[in-house]
Amino acid sequence: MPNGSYACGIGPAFEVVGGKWKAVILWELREGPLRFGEFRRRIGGLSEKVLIQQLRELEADQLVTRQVFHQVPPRVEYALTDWGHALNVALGPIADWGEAYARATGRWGDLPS
Amino acid sequence: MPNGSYACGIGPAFEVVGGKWKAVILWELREGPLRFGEFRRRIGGLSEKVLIQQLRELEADQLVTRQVFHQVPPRVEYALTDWGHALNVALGPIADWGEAYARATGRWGDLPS
DNA sequence: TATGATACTTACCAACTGGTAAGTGATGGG
DNA sequence: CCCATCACTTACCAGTTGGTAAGTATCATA
Repeated sequence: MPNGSYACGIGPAFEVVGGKWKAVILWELREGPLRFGEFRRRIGGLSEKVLIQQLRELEADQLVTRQVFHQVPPRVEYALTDWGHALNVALGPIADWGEAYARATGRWGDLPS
Repeated sequence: MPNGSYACGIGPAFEVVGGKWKAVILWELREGPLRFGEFRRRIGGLSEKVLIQQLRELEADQLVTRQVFHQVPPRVEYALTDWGHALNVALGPIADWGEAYARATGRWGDLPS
């Protein structure tokens, strides 16, 4: 999604969390920091390459932070910034809508109750 | 964005309004129906081809309706369905966040005050 | 007869996105 | 000495998305 100017906040917002996975990744962080491997286990169908790409972009957009613990095996934690947290709050209604819509249309398999 | 199953409502929601323009298009409908040409005038940088594609997909996903008035020159109005309206309500906080974020980062030119 | 308005429609193409599969480096444990 | 763990990293590729530019159909109006 190329940069441009927008008439409302929808454009910028979707520029930073648009795409297939970014909002899902962000959403997983709502209860605390996660490690790289934890994302992998929680989000099915998301490859390592794409995950790290999206995490790097979220970091560049200041929605998440990346903290390295110099251990072996390595430990890296990703957490929400204030912007990321605020965006997650704003994503709440979207998640609710999406869940209701998915159930009503039955188009995406069963969601966990 | 391929179909799959999701662990939360974020996935389905972004599957129907993800992409560069759909949320913007939907958002423009919040104050009432619009004609094809009105979208074009309101949303800069959006080509006719892409606009009609997105409108058709939004229609298929039951977020907007398309009403044809058989006149010459033709008149076609697009309006929100109930699902579309509910999604727009849920997009409100995202628009607010996006506006604040865009202003704070100054990355997308000036938004109208 | 020519023009303009409206809402598309088509052909073509470049860029971006997402995906698979395999490899890297450090080190502790068997 | 070999393997496992963890967090990447790289090469390669296919499919999707978005974009440009031109064309279509109808009929009122000049």
